Parts: sequence; structure tokens; C-alpha cells
Amino acid sequence: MVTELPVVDVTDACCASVVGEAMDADTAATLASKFKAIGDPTRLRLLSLVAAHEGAEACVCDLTEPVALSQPTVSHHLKVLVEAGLLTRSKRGTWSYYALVPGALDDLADLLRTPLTV
Amino acid sequence: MVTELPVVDVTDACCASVVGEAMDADTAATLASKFKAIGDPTRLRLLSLVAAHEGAEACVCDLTEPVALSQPTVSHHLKVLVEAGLLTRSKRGTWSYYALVPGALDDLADLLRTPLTV
DNA sequence: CCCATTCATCGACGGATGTCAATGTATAGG
DNA sequence: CCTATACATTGACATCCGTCGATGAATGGG
Repeated sequence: MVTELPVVDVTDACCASVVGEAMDADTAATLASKFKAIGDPTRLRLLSLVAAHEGAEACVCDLTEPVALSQPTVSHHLKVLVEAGLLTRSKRGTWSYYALVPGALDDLADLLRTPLTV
Repeated sequence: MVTELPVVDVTDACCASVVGEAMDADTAATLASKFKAIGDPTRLRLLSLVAAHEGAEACVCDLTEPVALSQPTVSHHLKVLVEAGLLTRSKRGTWSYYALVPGALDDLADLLRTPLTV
């Protein structure tokens, strides 16, 4: 039931990789929580929509209609992505603007890379 | 309800990317199912264990003890990974040997990459 | 043959998850 | 002020998911 983000940051495990040394349980849990965040079709589309949106940021009202889901549901998914460290939220006026965390997806991608030189 | 692997293959969407053009629902569903497969700590460890194992393959009996789970549970997770296209299963004698699908993780990694040149 | 080993499948259980309607909160405009 | 807009939170619900014990299927050794 631990949905909280574990204390261990992915970047803490400096040389961690899925395909390198056998992964310990803590690293696996931290990593899995991030992959789980993008393991949902709606959240994947939200990431994509935010990235493709003008200014590389979008508010909830920009996203509700494209994904055809209720506003609370979209807010929920965005919260999950923020807690996973993939999106930032900045409130300006009545609007909440969401944007990609620079490098966050790239860091995840690096962990999936198979080391060519063993 | 639809847990079956969709007909659309990730590679079919030749230039698909999370951060490129806005993703359509089908592509998102296909992609998400793969990320969901690695969005579990146990499956992440299994991938890692298989990759790190001698000969880059491992049987169920090699994996049960490291992850400290029952044999049916391990078999279940391995099945999920096979259906996600991340592992192969080859039965030799009484044993089932699991190995990484070459390039599968790299393909996933590529989809997460932020295009530096917009 | 009989039995041990390896693994997959089934059925069941509890907890997690995605979704919505209803409600609460804050900001902006008249 | 009063109201409208944008968003978060809550509570509820159905479904999904991870886990296990029990069982079944296949292989190989005495």
C-alpha cells in the first residue's frame, strides 16, 4: 500500500540499469513506480499532449476534451504524473499549468538501455 | 477488460514518440501495456535477473528464490513479460528458459527520448 | 512402471486503481 | 458582494492486479 514515492531517488543509484547487475528490491520499487506512472494509456496521452502543446505546457482545461474524460479524472492522472517526477505544476491565476520535467523521461530511457559492451 | 495485446505493434507507429506529436488512443494503449509490464517491482527484478544470469537466460527455478515469491507468482509475472514482448520462453526438457528479446527494451527507451531538435 | 522434479494453470482472496458525481476552494469580473 | 470559471479533493463504485495454495501436465530417472 506504499504508494508514496520511496526515499531512494533513481539518480541515487548512479549506475543502475535494468539489464546490468541484478537489481535490489528498493531500486526496483522506485523504478517501477515511475514506469507504472506511464503504464496507463491516459497518462501517456497526457504526457504527449503536454509536450506537444504550445509553450510545452498545458492547463487542465486544455486536456480534458482531447482525452474525453472528466475533469476530476484528468486532475487525478496529472497528480500521479507530478508525483512520479515527470510533470511540474505551476499555478497562475485560476489555471494550473503542467509541463514536462526536463530530462525526466530521458533518465528513464537510459535505464532501459542494454549495455552493448558487457 | 481489454487486456489482450492490441493488434497495433509499437514498431508499426514508425515515428511514434511520447514527446513528439500528440499520441492517438490506440498507440497509447499499445505503448502503455508495455510500460505497465515493467511498472511492477517484481517484473523489473525478473528482467534484471534474467539479463544478469549466466548465458543471459534463466529458468523459473533460478528466479523463485531471489525474488522470494511462490513459483506460480513468478510464472505469472514471466508470462506477463513474454506477452509484452520483452522475454522469450524456450522449453528444454523439464525446464523453461527465459531470455530478453533483443532490442525490445531499447525500442521502448527510444520512445521516451525527448527530441533535442524540435 | 512409479515417482520426483519443473512448470503452467486454476480458483480465490485482499488490496490497488480508474472513473465519475458531488463538493470544496480560490481567483477573477462585474 | 455575487457569480462564474478553473481546479482539487472526497467518496463511492466496479474492475483490475498481485499473491498464494492446490492441482494438472510433461519430462526424466530408477
